Amino acid sequence: MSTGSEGSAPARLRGLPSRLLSLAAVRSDRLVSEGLAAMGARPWHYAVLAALQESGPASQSGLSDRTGIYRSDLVAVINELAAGGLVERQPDAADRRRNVITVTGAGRRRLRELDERIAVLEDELLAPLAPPERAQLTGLLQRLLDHHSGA
Amino acid sequence: MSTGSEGSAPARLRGLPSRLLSLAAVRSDRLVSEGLAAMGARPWHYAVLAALQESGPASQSGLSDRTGIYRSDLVAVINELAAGGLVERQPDAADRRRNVITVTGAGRRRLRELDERIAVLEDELLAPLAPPERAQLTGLLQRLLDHHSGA
DNA sequence: CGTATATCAGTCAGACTGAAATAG
DNA sequence: CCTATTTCAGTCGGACTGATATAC
Repeated sequence: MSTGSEGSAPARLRGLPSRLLSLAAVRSDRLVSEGLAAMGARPWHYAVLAALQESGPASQSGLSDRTGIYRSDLVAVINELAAGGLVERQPDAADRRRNVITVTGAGRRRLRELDERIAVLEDELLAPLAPPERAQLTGLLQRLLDHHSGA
Repeated sequence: MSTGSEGSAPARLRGLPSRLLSLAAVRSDRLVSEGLAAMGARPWHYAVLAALQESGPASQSGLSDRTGIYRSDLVAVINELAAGGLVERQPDAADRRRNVITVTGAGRRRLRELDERIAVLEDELLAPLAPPERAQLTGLLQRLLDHHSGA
């Protein structure tokens, strides 16, 4: 773990939005990843548990759609969660190509813990910004995303 | 190239600043990388040429400091730029452990082209935002970075 | 001597591709 | 026969580590 603040970047790079975005995301990703790793979890775990909690049991391809995790990578994520007893993987009786993933009681408890941890981490991330500024930032980012994701 | 907009993420994830930041950065990085790749360049090329142009000839470790490129990865970047005749690598007479990297005339010309291309790409990135909003965004990102990089 | 520089080899996590096996 | 789902194997670029040769 080093990743040190460059010792004074070229002027051309200093204010570049794409660069600021990239650097901020690296910091942010690391903060969250490490914060969750300290509890033995990964960001994808949170995403999957949240999706299951909110929309109920789902196939892996359904989870892939809702979380953004690649179908192929989801296999390992579900394996990890299942190994911890947080979800269960059962063949779907109605369509035997599918697995139905369900969250367990332990998974729901875990999700609540992760909720709390995430809240703390997000607060730490946004620490230097006042509440209205935080809303501004997320609003602006959301608009960027909407623009670059839409049709 | 696929990376598709998730089809409705869980509510818990939807507004998460860390997630918005991460997703926006992915879009942004891709936009810039692909925009430069279309000219046969990579983001690191721009960073190195800019550093050389603005601060003059430098050792590789100096460049590493100013650009944030790892010492070990910089070797390949310089190789690429040298192969294109954009920079020259010469042993430093004063300290023979060092290489002095200098930008060539072609390198300066290339930098100007990249400057223009970058400007277009940044504009494309920020397209949905009005000028004052763009300033707001970069200001907020800068403050996040300052907070998480500083002491 | 200890330290800095450039280079190389290699790890590691993440995004992504392609092809299989199975089943609709 | 064509398509969808899961899984596996593997690629690819980026960040990062560790060791080495060389020179201060």
